[in-house]
Amino acid sequence: MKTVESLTNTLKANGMKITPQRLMIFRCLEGNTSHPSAEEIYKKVKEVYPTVSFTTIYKTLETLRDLGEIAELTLDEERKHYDPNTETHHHIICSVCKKILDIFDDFSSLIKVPNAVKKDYTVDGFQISFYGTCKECG
Amino acid sequence: MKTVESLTNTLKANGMKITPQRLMIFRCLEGNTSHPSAEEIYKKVKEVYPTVSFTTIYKTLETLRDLGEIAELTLDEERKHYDPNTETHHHIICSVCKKILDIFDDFSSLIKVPNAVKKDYTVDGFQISFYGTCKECG
DNA sequence: CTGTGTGCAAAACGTTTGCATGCCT
DNA sequence: AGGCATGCAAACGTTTTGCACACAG
Repeated sequence: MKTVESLTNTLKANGMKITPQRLMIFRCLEGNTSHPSAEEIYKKVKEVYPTVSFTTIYKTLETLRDLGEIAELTLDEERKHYDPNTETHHHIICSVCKKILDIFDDFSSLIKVPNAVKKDYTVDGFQISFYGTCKECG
Repeated sequence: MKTVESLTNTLKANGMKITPQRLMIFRCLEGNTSHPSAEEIYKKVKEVYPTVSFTTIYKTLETLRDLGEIAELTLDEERKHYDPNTETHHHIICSVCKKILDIFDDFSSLIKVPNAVKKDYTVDGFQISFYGTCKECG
């Protein structure tokens, strides 16, 4: 799990600085399974640092993503979502409210990469997107 | 397979009109397995109808998507891609050049929807996104 | 002190919309 | 003739960038 401490250490180890804004972003991410968007993180940080800018949020998320500390999810075509859990796992997104739920079942032994694909691509992994509607929306 | 003819018939059956621009879009889509973006279709149509607008491309793609004639793919976070094959299938996208390859293997018997998911969502299906790098980029 | 981070404003990007005109049926 | 389609320009929401200033190390 990505903790405030581990994120801090990783940034320091890469010659980057720890600012109050960044610490607050780390706190928003720690143990967060709600797959927040940049705006959701912005709002949270803004509660404590009212002058924080989107620039800072986006730059920090980009930094964390480039360091492999968070995953950038493309399940919602409207906006990107961020996930501090970078272990392989799967998701289901509600087609109405866009709520994303984690699925930790391991399907790796069941899914064989077809040979036709191996011929043209080097496959690093796969991700299953289930789709449907959550009980609140359905 | 979605042919120019079947697309034409579907639109007519829904009280919609067949214009030269639309016919050209249909021709771009027929048998197309390259998962074109709106811009790629725009460029193709523009070769023949230089005054065509993005509005027309987007509106027509939206119409076809709403009629279930094409699928809108979200695999590339930069832009949407369109697929005239609306049968269930899977994809691999090259993380460098974004080239998308179809995978027609049927994994449906292997993938069971976890009960924890069934509790909160009505699941309509799933889609596997393989990721990696194509031989040209790797 | 040095250089990385911040925040404002503006730009960029893909996409959507309002509206007057065009043209398919 | 009627109504859907077109195309221009402008708006949109998200994300990125240029730049001057601030501050962590």
